[in-house]
Amino acid sequence: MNNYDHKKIEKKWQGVWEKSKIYEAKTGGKGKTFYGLIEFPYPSGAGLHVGHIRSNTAMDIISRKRRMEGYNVLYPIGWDAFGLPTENYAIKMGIDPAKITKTNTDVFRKQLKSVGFGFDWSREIDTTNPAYFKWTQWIFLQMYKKGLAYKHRTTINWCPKCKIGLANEEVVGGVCDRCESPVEKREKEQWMLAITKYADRLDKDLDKTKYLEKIKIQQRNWIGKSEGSEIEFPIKDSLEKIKVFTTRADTIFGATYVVLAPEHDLVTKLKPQISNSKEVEAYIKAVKDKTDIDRTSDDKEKTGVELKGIRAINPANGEEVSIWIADYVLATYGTGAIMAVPQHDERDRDFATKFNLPIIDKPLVDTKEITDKVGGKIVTKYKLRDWVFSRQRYWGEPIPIVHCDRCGYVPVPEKELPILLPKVKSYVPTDNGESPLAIISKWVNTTCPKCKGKAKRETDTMPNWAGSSWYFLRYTDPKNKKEFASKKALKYWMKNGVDWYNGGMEHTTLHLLYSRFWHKFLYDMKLVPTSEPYMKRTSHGMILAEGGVKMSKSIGNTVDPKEIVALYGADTLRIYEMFIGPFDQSVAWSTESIIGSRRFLDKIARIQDRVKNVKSDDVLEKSLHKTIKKVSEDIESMNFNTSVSSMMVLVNEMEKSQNIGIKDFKMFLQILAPFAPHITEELWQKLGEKKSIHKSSWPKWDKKKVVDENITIGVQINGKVRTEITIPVDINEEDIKTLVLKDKKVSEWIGEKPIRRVIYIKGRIINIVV
RNA sequence: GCCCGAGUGGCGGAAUUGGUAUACGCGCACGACUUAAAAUCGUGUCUCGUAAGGGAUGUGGGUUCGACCCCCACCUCGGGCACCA
Repeated sequence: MNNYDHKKIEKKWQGVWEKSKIYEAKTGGKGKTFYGLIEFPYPSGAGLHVGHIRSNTAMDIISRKRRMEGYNVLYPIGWDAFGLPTENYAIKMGIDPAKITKTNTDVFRKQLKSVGFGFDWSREIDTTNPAYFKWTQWIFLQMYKKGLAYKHRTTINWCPKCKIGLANEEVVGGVCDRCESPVEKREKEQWMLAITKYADRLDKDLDKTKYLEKIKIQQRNWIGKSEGSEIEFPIKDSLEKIKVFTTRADTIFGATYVVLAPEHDLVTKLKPQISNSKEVEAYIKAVKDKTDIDRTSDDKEKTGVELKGIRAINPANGEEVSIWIADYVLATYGTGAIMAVPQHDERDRDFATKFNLPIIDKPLVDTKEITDKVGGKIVTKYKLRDWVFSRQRYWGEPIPIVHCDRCGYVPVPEKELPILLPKVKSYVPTDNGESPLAIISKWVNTTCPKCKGKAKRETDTMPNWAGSSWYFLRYTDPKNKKEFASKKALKYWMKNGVDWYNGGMEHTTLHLLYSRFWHKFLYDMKLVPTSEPYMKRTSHGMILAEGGVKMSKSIGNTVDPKEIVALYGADTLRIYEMFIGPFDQSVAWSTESIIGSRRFLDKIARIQDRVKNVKSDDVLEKSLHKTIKKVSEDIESMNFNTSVSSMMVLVNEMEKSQNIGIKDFKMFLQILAPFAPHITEELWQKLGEKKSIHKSSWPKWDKKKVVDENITIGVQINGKVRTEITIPVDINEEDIKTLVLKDKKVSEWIGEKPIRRVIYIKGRIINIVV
């Protein structure tokens, strides 16, 4: 079935490339640089997924093209290895997560190498390696020192069945991701990172980047910037005031009541004046106990209680309005209080209707003027909230903080980093929702770095987003022991940040935002050269199983890349995954169709035998230059599917050609090389080349050869194509008109009818209106 | 509900962004080579029609000499957010 021995060829060249280190990036030099980045994989036990290959091949193609264009290219790889599946597997099997990680990364490395990616393996990093996470901890300490890391009592998600605290990303639709029991709330002290302090810059600086528009939009929606007014509603017979936030100050004359979030501070303060405080307290407690499922349940019927005995005053007209608490007002957004305008707001209207509150229609006023008049001010608010940074888990970076009864929280001195994970017998979290580290008293008990008294280590660990928030910096200088990366290396590779970063849309609001935040912090510390980490960000679509459903182990519809590589070869797999469909869209896998990509490569290997030291047929030469142009442009816009198809067209043409010149065939091999690195290298060197094709120069298309002298265009009568005509490309409008009107078919169609108009679009179409 | 995408043959998809709709690939059918099979090559393959010709890009309307592409209304699917005032 196969014409060339892919097993032999691919193994051979992978060995040669590794020995000659052609993909290793040297820091320094005068030439231009290119830093291409893919999201480093999580080395799961399932092994490499065909989706990894799709995104890795795309950036591999871009990196290889850049190298051939004369750039010094950095295309690194590593492992985002802290994470829950590893920990859960460790719990189940009682194996050290570090051992599992080692096994898994070994498998991943081998698999990635078998596909022939041009990664610089000498820069491989692993977030679970102490030499790496030392710097993750170090960056955390710098944030702590600048007041960006703080401890805060907040509610966490608690799974009553697994008896563990869950991370937000482990809660899917209000239930535990592992056992599907409804998640409850528990209060706990948590480490937080003040990402909201950067909200404005995270929004604004998107303008500096070349991210795909949809990525910018999604980030902006998540940050949720909105301008509005803060206005105070005085409480009657009290010195207290209720500060509300509204984007519709212009509707203030329609405000007929005020609502506080149940958790609002004022509720406690005003307690002595509230006549129904028992009812109020019962409501607050009920809200607190509500699970996420209850709060977001389908009917979303509004609930709330009036604070009887107190009234607020609408500052716009001096009228008294009632005060309520209701859980449809969120404590964490705005001021935690709103003025309700049932006439203009659907939620307020629902509430007002249910509790018989007045709904009045008043004329609108100017927002700015009224805000001024009532003594309010225009403010900007964000939906973004601070980042809950602690996890009650074993398999993460220990947070380098010590708690001392006398000194409070004390950062671990930098020279004591890294704080290593102790060996434990069980990785199961404890009953009270604390990390398994909490029961290792030998590790927990320590001395306070400040007063040398007794102290305890922080037992929470960092989320898996920590290590990935700065890994791209480490690649520039992965073995540095003194700094997370030298300024020289950072400046050399990241003059504009990472030049091109491709990844999944699912990381747009978490990883992408988190790493931008860390980077901005490091920029403020003058430790990195740019305020934005990534210049360009693009995204790939998912590969679905046959039939368009998700690939999953439990359904048993996964595809193992290993088998495809064994059967058809890595080059075929790469070509197939690029040809499968538009890169940014989800596509369904089809094992049946792979053969087409293999046939394409077989054809090329066969054509090689017919290549001679002659001048190619003119038509073929033209097609070649058109294809060089098309492929060169398509790679830049990530239209890999059409570049493959245009090369297929060219190869089909070669088959029919009499003369295929060696020079032209080599140029074709060069543009195919990034897609199919093994077979092109084999054929290239068979043609007498001694240097690797991947170190050769990207071919240039000849401008004269991409235009035809004669072209065939359609001839329309009244907008319908009736025939076609072949004309010289530079024919003038008058000549083509007379030529067309002389045409037999055309005159038949026109008959006696008078010609009203003739429209000629150069090189495209001619339309005769009768 | 809001914000992004997408809807084209039996299937994956292409269309120079307003100019010959269905490139390329899979599949299927027939033929060549072969004792035979595989591989390979050739021909055909949106639809109705013997043909001339007509009809088709989710649906209905509009703009235009001309619409898969632009505008309006709607339907379906995928992704994100979701009581954010």
